[in-house]
Amino acid sequence: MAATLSHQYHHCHNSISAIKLSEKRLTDSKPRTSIPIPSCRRKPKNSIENRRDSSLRRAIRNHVDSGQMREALEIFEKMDCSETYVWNLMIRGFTDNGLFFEAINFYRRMENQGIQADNFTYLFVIKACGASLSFFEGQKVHGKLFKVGLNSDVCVCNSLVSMYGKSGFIKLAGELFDEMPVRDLVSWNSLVGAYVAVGDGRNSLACLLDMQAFGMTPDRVSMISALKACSIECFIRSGKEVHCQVLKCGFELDLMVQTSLLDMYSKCGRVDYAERLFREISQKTIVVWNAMMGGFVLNSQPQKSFACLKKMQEDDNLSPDAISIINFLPSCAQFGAFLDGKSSHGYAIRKGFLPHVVLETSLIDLYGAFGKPKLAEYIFGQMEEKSLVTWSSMISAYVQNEQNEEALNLFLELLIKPLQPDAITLASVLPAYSEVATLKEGKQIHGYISKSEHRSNTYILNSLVYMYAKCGEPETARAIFDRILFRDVSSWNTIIMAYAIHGFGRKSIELFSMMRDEGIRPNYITFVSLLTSCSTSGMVDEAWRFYNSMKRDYNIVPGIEHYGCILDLIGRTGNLDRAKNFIEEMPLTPTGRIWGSLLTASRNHRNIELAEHAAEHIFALEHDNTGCYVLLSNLYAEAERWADVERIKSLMKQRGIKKTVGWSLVESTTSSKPYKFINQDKSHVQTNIIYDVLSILLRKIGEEKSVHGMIKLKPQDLKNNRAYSAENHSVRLAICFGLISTKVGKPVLVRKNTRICKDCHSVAKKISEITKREIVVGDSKVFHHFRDGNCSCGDYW
DNA sequence: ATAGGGTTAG
Repeated sequence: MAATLSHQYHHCHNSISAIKLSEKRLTDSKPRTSIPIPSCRRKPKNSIENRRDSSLRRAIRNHVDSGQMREALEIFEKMDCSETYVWNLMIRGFTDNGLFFEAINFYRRMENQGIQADNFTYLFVIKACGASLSFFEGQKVHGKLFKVGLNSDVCVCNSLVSMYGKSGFIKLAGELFDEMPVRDLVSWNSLVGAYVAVGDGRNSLACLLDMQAFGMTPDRVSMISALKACSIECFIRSGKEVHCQVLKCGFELDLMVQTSLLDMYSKCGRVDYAERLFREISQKTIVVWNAMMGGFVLNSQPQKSFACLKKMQEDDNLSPDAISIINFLPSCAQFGAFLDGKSSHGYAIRKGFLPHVVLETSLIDLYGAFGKPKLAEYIFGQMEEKSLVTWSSMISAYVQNEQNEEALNLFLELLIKPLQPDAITLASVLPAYSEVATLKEGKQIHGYISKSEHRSNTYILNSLVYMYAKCGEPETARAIFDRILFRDVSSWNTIIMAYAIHGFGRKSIELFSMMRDEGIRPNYITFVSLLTSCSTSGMVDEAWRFYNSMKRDYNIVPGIEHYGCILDLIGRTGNLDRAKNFIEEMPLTPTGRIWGSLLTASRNHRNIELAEHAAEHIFALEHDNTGCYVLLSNLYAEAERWADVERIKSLMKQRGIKKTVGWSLVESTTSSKPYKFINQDKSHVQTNIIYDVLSILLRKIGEEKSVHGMIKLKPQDLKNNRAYSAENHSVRLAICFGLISTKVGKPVLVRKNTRICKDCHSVAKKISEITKREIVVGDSKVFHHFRDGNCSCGDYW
C-alpha cells in the first residue's frame, strides 16, 4: 500500500493524449496484413534495388506475422540490411513468437554493427526482456535509453514499468512510474499489471483506485488486470465491484474481459457464477474452455472438468491444447481416473506438446498422486528444462509415496543448483525430514530456513515444530513454537501432537488450555492430537472428557480418527470385549486402522482368536497390509504355532507381499549422513566393536546368549529362529553405535521405521540403567525415552 | 511502414 501512496503523480493532469490513446485502443484490430509502403527514397540506390528491397521487406513482414521466423531470418541474412525498420521487424517477430533470447541477441548484434536503434527497437527488446525475465539485460537497455535521450518516451517507459514488474522488481517499477514526466492510461495499467505480476493484488487494486482519483477512467485492460488482482487475493467482493464496472462501461461482451471474470469467480470459489457466465459467452474460444475446466478442477468438480474436455471437442470442434491438458490432469487425480490421465499423456505426446515444462510438471504431479513415483521420476529425469516447481513436484511425489530418502536427496541436489527453494519446496520436503532425518540433518534444514526469507512463515515453522518432535527433541519443537509470530490453529495442533508422540500427555493438555486461553478455537485435528496424546499416555478419563467435550462444546462430530484413539485406549486396558463392542456400535464404517487397533490389542493381550478376527477384516479391506501379516505371524510365533507361521509366510509369498525391511537410524560421527542399521547388520566399518559392545551389555544384563551364536545354529534352527530372534535387531546395533559415538551426557537418539519389539524394549531399558545414558528411540508410532531402567511409554505402546 | 499495458498453466 505504502509503495503506491508514495507516488508523486506529478503531471497527471496531462491526460489528453491518454484519452486519445485509450479510445484508439478500444477498436483494437491491428492492420497486420497491410502492404508496406516502400521507404522514401534515400541514398544513392537505384530504383531496381529499391523495388527489390521493398519486396524483401514485405516478405519478411509476412513471415514475421505468420510466425515463420526461420524463413524471415533467411531472407534477412541474404539482404544484408542496415535499415532500422527491418531490424525492428525481426526483433518484434522474435518477441511476438516467444523467441525472447533471439530477440535480445538480435538487438545486441544490431548494437555491434552500429545500426541506429530507435524507440521501436527499445520497445520490442524491453518486451523480450520482460517476458524472458532477463532483468539485467533489461536494465542495460534502460541505461542506454538515457544516452540516446529516449528515457522520457512514454511508450518506452510504460514497457519498462511492465518489464520491471515481470522480473519481480516492483520497487523499481514504482520508482520509474513516479519519475515519468508524462503518464497516460497505459502507464497506470502497466503499474497495475506490475503489482499483479509480483502477486500483490492488494496494491494492484489500490493503484486502480488511485488512477481514478487522478481522473483516469479504467479501460478494459485495467479491468482485466484488476480481476486478476481479485483472484490472487480471493477478494470476491472487489471482484463483484469490478464486474459492476465492467457492466457500466459496456465491456461485458469483450471476450477477454468475460474470460477474466469467469476466471476470477472460479478462483474465488464461486464456480457456480463462473458457470453462469460461461453459458452466456457466445464465442467460446479454447481459452474460455480451458479457464472453465480449470475452474472445475480448482473447485474439485472433476466430473464437470471431464465433461468440458469432451464438449469443447464436440460442440466447438476445438482440439485440446497443452493448457487444456494441464488443466485437465488434476481432475484425473481427483476422480481416481488413472487411465484418463495416462491417455492424456499419450495425447500430449502425439500432439507434439512435449517437451513443455508446465505440462511435464503436471504429469509428475499426476503420477505422484497415483502412487507411481517411478513414472514421475522418469519424466523428471528426461526433462530438458526444469523449473523450481518441477523440483518441488518431484520432491512431493516422493513424499506422497513414502520415498522420503529420495525426497531428501533430491532436495540436497536442488540446493547446489542455481534455483532457490521457495516456501512450497520447503513445505514439500519438511515432511520427509520429519520421517527419516536425524537431529543433525534436521538442524541443518532449520539453519537453512532461519537464514532464508521464509524464517517467519507460519506454515513452514509448523512443519519445523513437527520435525523436531519427530527427530527426538520435543524441547526444541517447543522453543520454535514459542517463537512463532503468528500462531494459527495448526501451530497449536502440531505442538499438542509433538507432545503426544513423545508420550507427554500432561504437556499436551497444558498446551490445549493455553490455546483456549488465547482464544484459538480448536478444530477437528486438535482433538485428534489431544486424543492421540491421551492414548499414548494412557489417560483414559481425560480422553473420554475430551471426546464428550468436542461434541458438546465445539460442535465437532467425532470422526474415524477420534474413534481410533478411544479404541486404542480401550484396547490398552485389556477389555477386549468392550473394544469389540465399541467397533460394532461405532456410527462409522470401521477402517483398516480401526481393525488394526483391535489387532494390536489382541496381540498384546494374547487373544489369538480375536486377532484372527481383526486380521480377516483388515485383509478384506487392504489385502496388502504388510504390518498385519507380520503382526499375525509374530503372534503365532510367540505362541509357538509354527505351522501357522509358515501358512502366513506362504500366503505373503503367494500374494507378492514383501516384509518391510526394518531399520534403525542413528547419527554417525564420521559422516554427515546417519547410519542405517538393518537386522543382523554387519556392514558398518566398526561392526566388530559394535557387536562387542552389544555382547558385553547383554552379558551384564544377563541375557546369556552369544551374539555371534547365530552362525553356530543348525540350518533348521536357523530357519525357524532367525526371523523371530531379537538378538541382533537393528535397534540394538544402533543403540550400541550411538553409545560409542556420542558424547557422554547426551542422549542416544535412534529412529525406527517399525515398532520396537518387546525384547528390544526391555533390553533398552536395562542398557539405559547400566550405562546411565538416556536413550531415545522413536518408532513408527511413539517415542520411548529410556532412563534409569524405565521407559516413558509405561511399557505399553 | 513498426508502438506501450491485458485472458487460460505446475
